Amino acid sequence: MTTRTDAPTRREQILKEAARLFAERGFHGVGVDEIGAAVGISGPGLYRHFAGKDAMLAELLVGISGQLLTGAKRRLAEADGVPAEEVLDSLIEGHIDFALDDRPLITLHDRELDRLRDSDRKLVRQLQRQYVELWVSVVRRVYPQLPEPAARSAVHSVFGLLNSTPHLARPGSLPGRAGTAELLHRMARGAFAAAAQG
Amino acid sequence: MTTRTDAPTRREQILKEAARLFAERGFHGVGVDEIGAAVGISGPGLYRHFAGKDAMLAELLVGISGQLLTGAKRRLAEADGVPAEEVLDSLIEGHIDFALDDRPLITLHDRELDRLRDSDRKLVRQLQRQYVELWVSVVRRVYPQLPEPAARSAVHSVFGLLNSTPHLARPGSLPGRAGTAELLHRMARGAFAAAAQG
DNA sequence: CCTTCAGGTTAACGACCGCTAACCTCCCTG
DNA sequence: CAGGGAGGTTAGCGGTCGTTAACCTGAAGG
Repeated sequence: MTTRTDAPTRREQILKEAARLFAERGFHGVGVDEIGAAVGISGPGLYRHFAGKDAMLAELLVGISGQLLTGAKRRLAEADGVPAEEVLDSLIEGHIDFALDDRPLITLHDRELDRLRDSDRKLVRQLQRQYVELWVSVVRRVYPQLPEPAARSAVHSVFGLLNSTPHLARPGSLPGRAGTAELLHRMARGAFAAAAQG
Repeated sequence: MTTRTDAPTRREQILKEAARLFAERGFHGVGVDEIGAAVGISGPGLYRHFAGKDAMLAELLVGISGQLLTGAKRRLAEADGVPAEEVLDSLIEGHIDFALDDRPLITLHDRELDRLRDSDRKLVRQLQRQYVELWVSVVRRVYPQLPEPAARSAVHSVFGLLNSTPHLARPGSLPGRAGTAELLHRMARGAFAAAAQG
């Protein structure tokens, strides 16, 4: 875990605010002037950092997909010899951390994909597919009796479950972050177990 | 169950196509000319049927929320004396039917709410809240040991799971509609059961 | 047969929005 | 201390979009 201590660059500021605004009001619902205002500069100043509004969305979505996939691959690589159940737990934990810490990104992730240029969209979809297949392979090691199509559907559904965090009560939710994470984790495992009990 | 046999009115045609287009490309991503073209008339002709583009979205979202809530209330009313487990199964089944049969509406449901006028948004949120609370009450009858905040979170998460259908493989998905419905149902029950096992 | 009206049409307006052009101002560096 | 690039600014262009205006037409009704 490499923790950043230096101040965020202007580019990163912009990306963060753009993600928040896109998640709140949709890609087409946000103007470049608003994004600029959110970081203290005005509209066209953004073009010193990005080729255009589309480029910001592309970088966000590619970044999300890549980050998820990279994290999952790392978890899988670190888990040499550990039981499949624990690997699945690790994947779930990683996804929950991401969903809880970067809610706007999670929202964007399955909402604005169609606004991308063809090449970017293909890239993002490829990364997403790899991520899904990685989960599928682990799920099938835990539940060998689960047929592959069902396993894939189950993985998508569990993503839906874990990605529901933006709908959960905002900060100050009664269970608190740790409690929410644990609840989601239990539910995900329960959902997979039930899926396998055909 | 009242089944429609007469032809859909022009208004209904428009709403259906608008829902599809909004779900595909987002509210701001669709022009009125496209909606008109989808029903064989051109742009401004829509204004004979709706006050504006906003009105179409409002009618769609209010309709969805109302339909979900009405269906759930009916199921609850019909279930006098039956065990709580079966009532929960009935709620799950109803939600799955809706998610599988009206994917565009499910997509809109939690994606474009913020584009509504204040009054409409309040109405939709109120209907949604009633729907959630209805589920929470049933879930707590099945799992009395589950604290209310956790039950509410669990319900939201299960909605996320059930509403994942748009991400599932398009028509011709291997399990088929019946199999998908059954898989989702099992997973939802498994998720609730796991949530209660604190 | 005349009227009315529901349900279309096209033209056009005004607002907004993404983006570019042109310009300015520090700050770093040789 | 010259100068140049990084990172801003404002003005404005061109296109798109929601909406309105004005007009047309076919069918129903007295």
